[in-house]
Amino acid sequence: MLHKMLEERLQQAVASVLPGADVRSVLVRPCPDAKFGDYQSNALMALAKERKMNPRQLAIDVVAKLEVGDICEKTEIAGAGFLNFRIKPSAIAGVLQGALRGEHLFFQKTDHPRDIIIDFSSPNVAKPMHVGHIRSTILGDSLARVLRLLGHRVITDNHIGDWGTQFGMLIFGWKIERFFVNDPALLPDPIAELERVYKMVSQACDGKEESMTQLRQKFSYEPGLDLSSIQPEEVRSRARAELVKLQAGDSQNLDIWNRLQAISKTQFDRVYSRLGVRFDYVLGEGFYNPWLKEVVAELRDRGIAVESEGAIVVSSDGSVPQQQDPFLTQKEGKWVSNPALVQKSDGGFNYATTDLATLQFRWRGGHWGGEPDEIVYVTDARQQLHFRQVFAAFCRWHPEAKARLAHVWFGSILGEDGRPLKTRSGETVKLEDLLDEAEERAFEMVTRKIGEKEQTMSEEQRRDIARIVGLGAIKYADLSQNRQTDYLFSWEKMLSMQGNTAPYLQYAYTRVRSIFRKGNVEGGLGQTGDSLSLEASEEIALAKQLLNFGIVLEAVADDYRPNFLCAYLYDLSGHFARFYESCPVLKSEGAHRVSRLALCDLTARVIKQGLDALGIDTTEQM
RNA sequence: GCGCUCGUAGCUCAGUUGGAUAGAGCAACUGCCUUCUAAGCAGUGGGUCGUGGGUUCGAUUCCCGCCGGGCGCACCA
Repeated sequence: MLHKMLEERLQQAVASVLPGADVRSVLVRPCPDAKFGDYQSNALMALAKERKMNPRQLAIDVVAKLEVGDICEKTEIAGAGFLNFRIKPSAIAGVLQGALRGEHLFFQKTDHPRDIIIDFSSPNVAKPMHVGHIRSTILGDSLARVLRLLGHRVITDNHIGDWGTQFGMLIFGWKIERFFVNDPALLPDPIAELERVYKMVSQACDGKEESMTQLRQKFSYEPGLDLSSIQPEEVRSRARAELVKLQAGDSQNLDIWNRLQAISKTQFDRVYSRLGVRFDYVLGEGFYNPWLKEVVAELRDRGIAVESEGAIVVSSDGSVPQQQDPFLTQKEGKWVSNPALVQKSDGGFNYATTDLATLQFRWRGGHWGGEPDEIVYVTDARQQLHFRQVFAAFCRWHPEAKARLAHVWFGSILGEDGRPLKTRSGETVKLEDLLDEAEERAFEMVTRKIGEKEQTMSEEQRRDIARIVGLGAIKYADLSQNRQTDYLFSWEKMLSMQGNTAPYLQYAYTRVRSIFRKGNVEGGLGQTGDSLSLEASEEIALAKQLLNFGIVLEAVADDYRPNFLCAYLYDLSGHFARFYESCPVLKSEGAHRVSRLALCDLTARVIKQGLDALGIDTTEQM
């Protein structure tokens, strides 16, 4: 908040010293080390460099024009031309009082709200959600929350995998299993049953003997189909035939397809409800099916897509340097085409086609009637080339599109062995099992800690805390790391009370709340009108940290990196812990007590708001 | 082969337009509970930021070469 004012005034001062300079690059940032001051700007050095000026002289000239006496002490010029600002305690108290009056919580809503579509999670129908979906889901949800908090209009859209070749196999499997609506075989765990059937058919397609044997004992659902002697090749063609029928609108296959959707929706709803994730739209790949033919036709008409080896492909138009061209690759020293397929040689479409149709739908305002300012895709790193190709093809197709297209990618989740996370038996880890285990481990920990403190708490209460702590731990472990690095999954680390973890932050929150409970002083703080007295270094450091909440939220929004917010909240909690050690709250009196209660209140509010922006709950007691 | 990406303390990771003496947690060691939750705090030790060049007043950050890991590269999504 204060840094914005400093920044504006500094920009004015620079503009008057260097008319015509682009002052947007003149930024004010928190100091890396408190000994230099509270905020700094190193932009003058860059400006001086561009103009071959003496940076210190420029700094002296700018400071002479700078009027910030109401906010900070004398501006210092250090080193090669750093400007260091030290905020006056009175200015800090002023901002804190604004927050106590409910005018703000150390951030401002944006002056330029953007319409932003965020595409994330994207699980597959008829399959269990697994650990591979967690990063996209959690990251996307958090980004949506942060952007909304800053006043942007966000549409979340879950682009589920409800279409494609696997449905041919699923429908074939459904038929030979003679499933019907509310089939008992599907009741206890329908997703697991569908997964079994899918595996059986897909492995039979690959010629696996065991699966072939199983399959040969199933029901031949139509004349001319003799399962007892069926060969892998026929399984493949049968599955393909079922897919073609589905795509042609066959009513029985559509019926089965709808049934698969319904079964999956139950699972998705269950998982998202546990995670506290909400979507404005769930428009699966199938939704875009009616447009695919037209997409390819248009691309061909405009010469963007051409036939190659029986397929329809988009390849390079030579508009960018070869090295940067997503449609080129080098083989044996020569640049060769590396096209994106939009139609297979058998006439089927693939995911580039669907993504282009989806992009067009979103760009044309299918969700709310207007062109969005930004469309964000949250997927894993492996899809980088795909999205570069899709974005490039789209820009050629609709050059007039202004929406910013962003691929927010993230690394893999690895097990403790450094290999992609798997269960002991080598299976992918199911998301629901992961959440169960998090809650179970958190429950054991809560129970143990409560026991150590010789306190009592009902099981229901402990379960409730464990749910909040366990899910928070999983989410926070993911969000607190730079999304682009692969991340090593460790129960021990994420549930640890030490370090940058959810339980540490949640615990810090309960310590604040406990003061208010003990002191019975809830509410009414904002109305006292008393001036705040910030004297102890721990009080001042905590207050200054509160001031920077907004800077961090904006950084998260600009770079799509929730880990900045995690680092900030960890720092804040550390400042609070130090304050808590050395500044008794309830035992202090007068202005000290008022000020300290105010710091506690604001700290709690920022932690709660910050965790909420990460999709993490807090609890009053731990 | 080409492309993307990573390489920072023993381990797991941060590192905000290039900026000041590269940070945190774990692990090791030392203190602090008649005091608002010690699930905490304070402190000590630990680094050729893979490597070699270049640009710069200044490089973990930008550029180039090399070494090592991960991933991707035509009909799966």
